[in-house]
Amino acid sequence: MPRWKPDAVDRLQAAALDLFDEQGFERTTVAEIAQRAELTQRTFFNHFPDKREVLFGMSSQLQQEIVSEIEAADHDLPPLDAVLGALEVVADKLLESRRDVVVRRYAVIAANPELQERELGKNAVLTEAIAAVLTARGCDPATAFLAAGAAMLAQQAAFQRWTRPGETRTLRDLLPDAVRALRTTVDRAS
Amino acid sequence: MPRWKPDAVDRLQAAALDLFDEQGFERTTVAEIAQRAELTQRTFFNHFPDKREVLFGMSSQLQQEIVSEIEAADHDLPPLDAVLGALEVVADKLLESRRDVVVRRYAVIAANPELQERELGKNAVLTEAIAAVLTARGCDPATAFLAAGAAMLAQQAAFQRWTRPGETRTLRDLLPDAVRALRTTVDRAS
DNA sequence: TATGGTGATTGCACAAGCTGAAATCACACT
DNA sequence: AGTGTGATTTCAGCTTGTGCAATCACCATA
Repeated sequence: MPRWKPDAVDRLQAAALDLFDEQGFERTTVAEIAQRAELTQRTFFNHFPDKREVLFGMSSQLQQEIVSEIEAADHDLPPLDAVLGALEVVADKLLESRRDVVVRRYAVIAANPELQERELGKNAVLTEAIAAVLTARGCDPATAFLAAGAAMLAQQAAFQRWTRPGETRTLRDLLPDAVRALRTTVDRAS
Repeated sequence: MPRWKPDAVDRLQAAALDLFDEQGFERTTVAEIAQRAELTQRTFFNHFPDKREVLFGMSSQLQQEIVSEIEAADHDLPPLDAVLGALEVVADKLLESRRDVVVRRYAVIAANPELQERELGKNAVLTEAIAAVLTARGCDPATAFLAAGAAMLAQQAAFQRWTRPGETRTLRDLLPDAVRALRTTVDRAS
């Protein structure tokens, strides 16, 4: 008999998502999450630096994949295309298959300002990471930041569509449409 | 003799900015801020819903001005131009004159992840507000979101330049350059 | 001048988030 | 058998944030 039940982190993440979904983020205490996972509050904080972070276990992996994908891309591609290609691959590889969990998680985040701020923070870090890779590829920093930001903006627009109930297209297919719409909007100005 | 010294909010904001600047956000307690402003911790929380918010007194006014400016803009302007025009006016009216304070505040925010998240949250709320005004002007919601996001992206790029030491141009003048760079980046993709 | 309402401030008690330090003890390795 | 590792736990404590009741100068009105 093992000393402890395995997969403590997974149990905490699952318990947290369930509880946030059932009763909301604010009405759920860390002690409650730990209890449902058959652990203590202190153990929760051994695995996650704060209460919000339990919902963002995926984002580090996501960022790694995207960065790798950009690094592997053809060096002649314009920066925005390199980023968009990476986002498409990752959408297929990591998001599309787990659509229900992703949507459920997104609903929880959308219901709470604190979680939205954390999500924005993760997106900002990802944007900076993307810009850094582009800069390493020879892009000048200002252009790299704009390309990364534009790609993330299109991604956000596509994601919003993708999470709408009744939407049947894949995230990967929605992204190019969002990019076209962005280009149209930007070109129509000035 | 008045019962209390006047301008409690101003004193709290000033004390907070000074302390955050001197010793960092995390190392500063709310009790400390209140003490320097000759008030109590409880009074701090009467004026600000949380510790971070003391740095963001300006953002509500900023948002109001931008929204008003867009509402007042010519209805025939493309959405992005309407937003950019508003950002330029507000840059001149509210930011350029207080450049030193703005830069100091920005340095404090840049030094702390919690504050960055709050800043991102404020920007997101502003983006949504802009998109809402554009939608009210007849724009479809998806386009409104992209126009608002693109304008904020350019604004961010221009702001980063503006806060660089040695930069002499005004924020208003830097914005069109950022927009041109964004357009170039977006157009270069396929 | 008297009177009573207003409202910013305060003290107190308490929930919840988060942390450092020390103790526990199955498991693996020797 | 003996020892070290490391995930977990307990505990004590600090900080953030909130609800509630009390204070008391100021002000409008009689």
